[in-house]
Amino acid sequence: MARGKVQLRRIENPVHRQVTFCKRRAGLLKKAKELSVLCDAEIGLVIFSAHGKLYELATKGTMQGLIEKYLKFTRGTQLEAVTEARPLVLDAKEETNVLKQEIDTLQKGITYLFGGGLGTMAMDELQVLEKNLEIWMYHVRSMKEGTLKAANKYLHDLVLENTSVTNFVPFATDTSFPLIIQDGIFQL
Amino acid sequence: MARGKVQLRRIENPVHRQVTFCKRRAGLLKKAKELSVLCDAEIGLVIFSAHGKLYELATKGTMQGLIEKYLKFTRGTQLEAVTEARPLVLDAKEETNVLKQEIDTLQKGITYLFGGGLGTMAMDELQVLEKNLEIWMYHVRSMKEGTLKAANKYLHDLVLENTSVTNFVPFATDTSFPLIIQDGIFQL
DNA sequence: AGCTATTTATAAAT
DNA sequence: TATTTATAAATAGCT
Repeated sequence: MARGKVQLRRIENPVHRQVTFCKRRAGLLKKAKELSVLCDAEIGLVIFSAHGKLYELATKGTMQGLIEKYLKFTRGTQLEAVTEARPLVLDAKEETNVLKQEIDTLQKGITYLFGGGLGTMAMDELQVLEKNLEIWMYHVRSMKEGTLKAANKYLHDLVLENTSVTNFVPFATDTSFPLIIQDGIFQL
Repeated sequence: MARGKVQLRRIENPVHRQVTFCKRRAGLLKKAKELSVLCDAEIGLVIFSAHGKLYELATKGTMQGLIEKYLKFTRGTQLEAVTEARPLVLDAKEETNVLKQEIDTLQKGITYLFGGGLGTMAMDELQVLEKNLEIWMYHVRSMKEGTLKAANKYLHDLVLENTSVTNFVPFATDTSFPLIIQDGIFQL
């Protein structure tokens, strides 16, 4: 970048290496912050120096939170050796992570729907939305009327049979209630 | 860095923001790799786009491995009053606990609707749920009629006030908008 | 730690 | 979306 083209290989001179590490580390952290701010991205950056010293950056929330999000996001996609090796998270924790993700999606949906900045929804989208709301309301009213007690008991038993974490993912199942707005919907 | 000085704030134009995100993301990943090679550092970089898409880099080993290393490194270094018997994974921060509490209400409603009255949803909770649905439907219909642009702005502001995850409690308040739509619906 | 000369990165335009 | 270009930034080698 200056007074000499960089060679993409380990800098042998320890002094040079240390100096470059300091400078470029600062630059990298700065770039990460900028990207996060400019483009509204959530970024986590972890740097272990050759001697094991830790430098880190989490642009939103905490690194712990970001790690949780990452693990949740990648679970099932990657080899789950690590995940399985440990006692995993508690059910409640797992549920929380799932819900966190869902809430995230929900918020995007809301922002999309009511954020004037993103333009207007197409009429067909509104139609679908309205229909879903009607379905929801129907079921809620049904519950209020206590007309689904029998069905509920049946389902209740089903649920008890499938209470393990891996199975308890109502959002991922193909059920009859409108619960999730897919990411794609909010793509610009 | 060209033809215009950069302003350190979110790029409002969605197109510009997307383009910048792609370019800078590539640049950031490149810089991270270079730093790792030049200075023999171990680097982990996680980027979640505004739409939740994940981009990642782990310069040595896997991200999982790096996460483990990070958690080991930071354990005990941070104020973790709760050194519970949860190996490695995610301490329960207060923020998470608060979130969980609030989301539990949501989960309760969803679980009830899906699984059939595992817990019990009190009548007053159903009332709140129904009222929220009515609010949603009202606004959706308003949007269809195109008569409430002003209302949308008002709602937008409301949403902004509830943008933080911890504050968003659709089923626990009257001012939020409980909307989650299931996958398949949009595929009909 | 500062200081340039250069190399890179990249915003805007195409 | 990819390429080009004019500029802003980053930074390698010095001090």
